[in-house]
Amino acid sequence: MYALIDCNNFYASCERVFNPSLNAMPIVVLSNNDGCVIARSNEAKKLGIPMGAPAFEYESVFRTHGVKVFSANFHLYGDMSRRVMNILSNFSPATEIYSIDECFLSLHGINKDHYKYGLEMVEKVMKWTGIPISVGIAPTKALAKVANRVAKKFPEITQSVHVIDSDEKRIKALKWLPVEDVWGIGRQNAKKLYANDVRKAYEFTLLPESWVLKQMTIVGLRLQKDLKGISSIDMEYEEKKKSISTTRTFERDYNTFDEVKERITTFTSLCAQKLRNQNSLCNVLSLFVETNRFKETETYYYKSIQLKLPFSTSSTLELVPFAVMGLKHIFRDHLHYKKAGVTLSHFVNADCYQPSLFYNSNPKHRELMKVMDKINGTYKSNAIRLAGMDEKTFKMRQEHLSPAYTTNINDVLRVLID
DNA sequence: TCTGGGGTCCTAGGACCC
DNA sequence: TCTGGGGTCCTAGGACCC
Repeated sequence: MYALIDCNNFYASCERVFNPSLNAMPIVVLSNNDGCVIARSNEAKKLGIPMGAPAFEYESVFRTHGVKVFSANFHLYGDMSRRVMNILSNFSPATEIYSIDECFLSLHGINKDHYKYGLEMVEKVMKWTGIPISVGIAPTKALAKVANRVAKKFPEITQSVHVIDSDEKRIKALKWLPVEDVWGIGRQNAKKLYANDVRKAYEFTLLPESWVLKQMTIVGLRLQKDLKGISSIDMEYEEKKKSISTTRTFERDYNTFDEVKERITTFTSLCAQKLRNQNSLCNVLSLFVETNRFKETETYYYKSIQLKLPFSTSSTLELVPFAVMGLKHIFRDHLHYKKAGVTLSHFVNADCYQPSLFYNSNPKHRELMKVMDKINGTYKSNAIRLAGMDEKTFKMRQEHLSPAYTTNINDVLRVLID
């Protein structure tokens, strides 16, 4: 059996933990630059505010209904996520952190009443963190996802825990769930399925395997088997990322090479820092620039470039010049840039990799970066940075930012004093 | 005026090998 | 008239996730 634990309205719930006056109030959390809605409390969902709604289009809705609006506070959410995951890891030796607010547990070998075990999770996470969760338990990962939907949709009946442990329960849940809400069925697949009169998850499980394989590739077939109760999607335990990106929409148009170069320098530096944090080196650096895709009066420009590095490295000092070189290739004058990003990929282990015969990363950089990361981590992030980086790393609009209650010492002290 | 960010996996087709 | 067969590796782009 597998359990899928999902935090309810996670970002909104995080804001509530430290500000109980928000309970029962509609809350939305906005993306970077306060651009669009990325999380909503149940009350906000009831007002008809959709996921991804541009904030400026809904300002009057926010005002008339007294919606509490927050800028995304990823320091807070990341820290709360760590706490929740820590608690859940005590319920099984095999856990897969699937996203910031979701976690699979393998319940293999755990001979307890599954429903009661799920209730224990809900109670403990609530008591220790204040975050409400829903738990779905079933013989496969995809069915655990389905069970979680049931638990979340009917909290009064299920007490936020639902177990699928018989074929009757499996079929009942699948006949209830619209096929487009199945984990792994996106817009394109839903379109194909609708064209074949498949509306519910259950009807999808009845389709011939050959059709599913042809129309939805091996991914679709694995999913179908999983929903039939034949476990075909495995747990994934690898904790290291295979690619690391930093991309941002700018708070205004950037028009000169030097302005964009500063952003690329900063993004590369942030990526490199994350790369060192997981003890990897990268072999490929790619970047892109983009103009405003919503502006119909101007021609849209998007260009990316991928650089194969002559050696494996995680040194900011070595990566930035490559990134700037790449930017020179894709930058066009007289355009108004609105977005850019850097991605590092093709990683190897920093402690065990094949060096190149002719060129290699400067070995002194490894120690230098270690010291730099330590100082930036202990004192003030970006206390030590490249001269090509602006002092203000994130030039974002964040007009509704809550305090970093758990990770910023000044904010922590303020909470304690309050 | 204003529209996010960060990931993973799979496949077709090209380039190459003998 | 007729032009082989069997592979591997890589990558861009698409589809999906939260």
